[in-house]
Amino acid sequence: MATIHQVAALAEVSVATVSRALQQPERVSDKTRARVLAAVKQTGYKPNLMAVKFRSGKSRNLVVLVPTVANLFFARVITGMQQSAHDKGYSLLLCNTMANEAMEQSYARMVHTSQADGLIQLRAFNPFTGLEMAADQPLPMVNACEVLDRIRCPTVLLDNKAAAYAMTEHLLQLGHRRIAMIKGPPRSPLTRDRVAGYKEALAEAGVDFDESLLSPGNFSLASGQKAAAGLMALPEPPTAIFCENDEMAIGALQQLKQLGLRVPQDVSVAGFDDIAFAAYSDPPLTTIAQPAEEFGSTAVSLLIDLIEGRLGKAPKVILPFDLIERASTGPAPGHLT
Amino acid sequence: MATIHQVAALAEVSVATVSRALQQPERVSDKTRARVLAAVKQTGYKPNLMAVKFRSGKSRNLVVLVPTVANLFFARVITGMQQSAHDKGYSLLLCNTMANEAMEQSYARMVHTSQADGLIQLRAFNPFTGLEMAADQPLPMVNACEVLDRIRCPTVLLDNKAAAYAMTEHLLQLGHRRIAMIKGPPRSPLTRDRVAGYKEALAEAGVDFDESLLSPGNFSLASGQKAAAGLMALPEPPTAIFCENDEMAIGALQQLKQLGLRVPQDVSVAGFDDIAFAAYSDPPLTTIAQPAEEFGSTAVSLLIDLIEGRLGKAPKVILPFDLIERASTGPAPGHLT
DNA sequence: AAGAAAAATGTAATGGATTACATTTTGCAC
DNA sequence: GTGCAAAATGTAATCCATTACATTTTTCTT
Repeated sequence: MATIHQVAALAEVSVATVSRALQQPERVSDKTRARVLAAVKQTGYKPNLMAVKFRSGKSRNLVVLVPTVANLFFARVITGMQQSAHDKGYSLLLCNTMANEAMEQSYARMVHTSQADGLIQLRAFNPFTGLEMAADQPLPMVNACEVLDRIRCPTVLLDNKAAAYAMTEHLLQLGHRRIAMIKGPPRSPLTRDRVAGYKEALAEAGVDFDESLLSPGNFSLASGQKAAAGLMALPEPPTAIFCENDEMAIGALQQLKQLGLRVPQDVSVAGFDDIAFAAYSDPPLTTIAQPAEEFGSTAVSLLIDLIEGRLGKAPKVILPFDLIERASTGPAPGHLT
Repeated sequence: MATIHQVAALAEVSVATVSRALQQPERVSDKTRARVLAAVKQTGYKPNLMAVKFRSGKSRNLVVLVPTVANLFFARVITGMQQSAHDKGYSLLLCNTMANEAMEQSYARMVHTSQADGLIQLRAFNPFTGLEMAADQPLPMVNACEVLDRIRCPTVLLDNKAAAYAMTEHLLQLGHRRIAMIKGPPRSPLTRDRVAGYKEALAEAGVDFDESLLSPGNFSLASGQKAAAGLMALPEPPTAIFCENDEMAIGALQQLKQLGLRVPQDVSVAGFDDIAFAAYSDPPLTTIAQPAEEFGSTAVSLLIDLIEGRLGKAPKVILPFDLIERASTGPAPGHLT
């Protein structure tokens, strides 16, 4: 690999001149610039960006911690991140963490070792815990999608409570009174907020909350299927199932079909996220659309602003949701609309 | 950020001793090592890996070019890559290329500028084209999944022809004679190989090839739906549709349902990839399972071997497939098994 | 206890680009 | 043509860790 010294030697100028000819062309005479460019071409010189980054102390790399890439919602978030990062001259170091804290911490260390300038975490866990830090410094981190209140850093999130409230209300208006919820992991803030919205809507409609209608899941197809089986085996089964993501809703759909139940005539099903498959399930899924790509691009923008010192107090960005009505929700059995 | 000099000063030793105390502890006396470690702890010293990488000339970063992360097959491939790379001390720089050549070339440049040691391309395009290179040097690149014959580099692929042959044979054995194929992009080697396998199976069974049964798609749900509509509108519609991926198959399923056709009684549908949703469609999809994670981990292993000089001639790894029979394929109408 | 070998530690070069500061060249006014 | 300001270019320090080579200290042998 050619270095700047070889270019300088060939062009018969100093390395400083070569550097200037490339970085600030106007600071160099036309004649010299031409000589330098010719030498660059002849040697095939490409600046060693590792050296540049090392010297500048800026890596222009961002670590991204994703619980699972194999989740279409996150896949869209990553797409948004990539776009935004590329536009701003940053690269993404991706880590598929499988929600493994050790793995997350291992990647967070890249920030301390100057391999990355900042980190985006899509899960409610502070990957810097344990890595003793200058406690006064703000963490070079953005928390998006699933947000941990405790971390003091910029966040990007949906008003999950309001979204769950909206969906529950939609089901209530269709006459449903026994509305089940297939939740995410119990300790997730996502679950907490959505359950809160669900409860609030029930309360306002004067419907008693029934703990047995809350079934745990883990966002996978299989967990949705299993949870649906459990719910329909209740002495008084629900007439509607609100799932915390579309995968679980699609799992539930299959279970209902196996039980010989029709959706939405016998049971309504709703999802969350509006992944591409939601429109192609049978029946197509009523769901909450999230601006996934925007989550990604916003998180990246915030992080870069933070890193480059353009951010004051840690902002909290709330993105809008949209209730998409499709065919999987309908009037409760026996309910006249 | 503390540097090795501050640690050295605090421990009252030279920087060389600090470096050795950390890298080769046995080369330093117990007493000194203890002093150094105490100083490291007190200062919170973390080596600047950017400096290490710069000096060593190895970035330990790998660029990964993915057409779309929002494709569950690729998501699984990435998962495999991440695992393998992390195990070997490498990091992944992810680029969601949207099959945009300029974007691919822009990321390929990271290899030339020493920001990455190598690159994995999941598409049939050489991202180094145009970036004039030392022509004698082997490209530090691995081509996986969709492989371009022209590139002389290690490859990881499925025997797509054999897989398509197997699926076509499966359909033929069920008595189907008019078997349609929803293809990928026309110029893709994937498409070429799978069509070849399809044709070969037909030929061996003595079934005439009918060009009109080949419908183009782009691997999306929508394209599968559209293609299915076109196929069923033929004067002599197919009794089976073999789709080049599961997304298109699921799109086709929806279209058939809208047309009032039953699967598999009226039309059989088969997919390719065995994504998680394949088992949850209605009916569950017969498909070709690919070891997606293994594609990723193998590609990473090969690339690292290549980079570290442990590879002789560019190997060509062929991974096995598996035909998964589910409920979406059945006997052709009127056929007695 | 002297001397040699081994162990421990230190000094300084190295990697490649940028840039503060120093020096030379050019351009222009009078 | 002299003198001065501006432009162009050069010299060398810098970023941080590693490591070849040099030097000092310790250990062991006889």
